[in-house]
Amino acid sequence: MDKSSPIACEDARLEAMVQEQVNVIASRTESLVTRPEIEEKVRNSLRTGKPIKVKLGVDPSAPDLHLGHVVVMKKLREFQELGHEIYFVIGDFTGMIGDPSGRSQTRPQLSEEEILVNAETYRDQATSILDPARTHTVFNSSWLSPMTFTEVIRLGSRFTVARMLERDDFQNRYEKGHAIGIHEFLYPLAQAYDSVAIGADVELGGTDQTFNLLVGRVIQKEFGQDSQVAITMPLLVGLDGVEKMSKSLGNYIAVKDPPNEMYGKIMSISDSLMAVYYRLVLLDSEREVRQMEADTQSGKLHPMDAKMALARRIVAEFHGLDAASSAERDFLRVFRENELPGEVAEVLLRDVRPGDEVGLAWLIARCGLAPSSGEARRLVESGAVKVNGVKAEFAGARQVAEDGLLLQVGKRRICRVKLENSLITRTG
RNA sequence: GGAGAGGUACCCAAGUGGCUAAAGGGGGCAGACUGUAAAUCUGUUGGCAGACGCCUUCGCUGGUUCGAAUCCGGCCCUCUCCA
Repeated sequence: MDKSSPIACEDARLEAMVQEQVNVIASRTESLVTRPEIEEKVRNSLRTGKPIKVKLGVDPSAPDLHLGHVVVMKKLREFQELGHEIYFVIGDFTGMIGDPSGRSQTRPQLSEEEILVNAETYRDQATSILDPARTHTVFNSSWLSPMTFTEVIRLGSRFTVARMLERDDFQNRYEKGHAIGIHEFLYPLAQAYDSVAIGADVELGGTDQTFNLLVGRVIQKEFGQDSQVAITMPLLVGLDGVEKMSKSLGNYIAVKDPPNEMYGKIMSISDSLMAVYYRLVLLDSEREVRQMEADTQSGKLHPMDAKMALARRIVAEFHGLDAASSAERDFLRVFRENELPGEVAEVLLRDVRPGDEVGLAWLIARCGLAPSSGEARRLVESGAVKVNGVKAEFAGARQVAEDGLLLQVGKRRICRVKLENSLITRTG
């Protein structure tokens, strides 16, 4: 830019800012459709001072945010830091209808109050990452519910069955001869219409949302809007090391998990997953992550130490530094020195009195260390159970109840039995 | 509407009158080994009971039978082809 006009100079500065923002936005994403479009939106926003509207669809069922959500949330935070605004679209409409297809038969029908509570809990958990001032919560029932059947049919006419069947979930089920309900075709359309309703500039989701996000682009265009930019984030692999982290698979680390549990869960992920967690959850730079990998390979850094650092940092992020180091101490005590953790949960049994003889298996189940006494019996038989630090041999054994009895199932399930004083409870 | 094929436990899947709480695999859980990693090996995988045992489960529902996941009737659901 030699001695050209001030406007050209202005343009160049603007363009640099655009590129800077877009680079941040594009980082760590799995896909971004399309780059020129996001550049244009950022450019506009910078020119007009109007923030970009970033949409995230949210399930209205009981929220238990886990690290997989955190990956997406952190991307949202980056948008906020760049001055943009987040819209949580709570899918309360579809939540109220439920899903009659056989898939997840027991999808609960939620009441209005439950949905409100859930949305609040969701927001609450999200605010540990996001700036509440730049976060809006809207409910899609407010525009989907008043729609007439005519309008729904019109909406349906703007998309085709062939395109619908492109979605791999549908494709798989169709090929396997599994049922697909017509209403299931309506869900992506409903979600797409959400984007129309709020005028989304960007919609974010995990890669499993790719199809839905792209439908949003098509439908917005049909309604005369600019298509949203579809950004997908990689799905975080869960504790099993294979499947995506999800509540229903039970392979998740919840944001609200207590520090010890969170720490332990992170330690149990496989070594090969560490890099991903460093990158997606902690947002370490590519250079740092590569360095870590190189060091563990060369033997300079023990993989376990790398994992401990990971666990410590993640726990610290959600529970603070003190909780993190205390969790680490407990971890080392329990698993390295084979000792009890600093605090052992106590279970109060009201209907058992000191001196009572009870079945050991029953007692274990009763304390919540096993889901049933049959399961407890099997655990005893496989040598997983310790009573007062001594390995239990017989599943059918009777156990004399006493206050402070220590029960252990494996290394992680531990409790101390608490009994009420029999003299006080015995009132005649 | 017609014809055919199906519906079995968390999932896939075998079983076509009693030996079947139901083969096999996956997944889960536990144990050994370890670094609560991975890999490997072993055990276990409906509920209750200290135990003999009792109860519940093969889409639902009646029936036949001493006895049914298995045979018969009705119903519900899914898929494929035809219309």
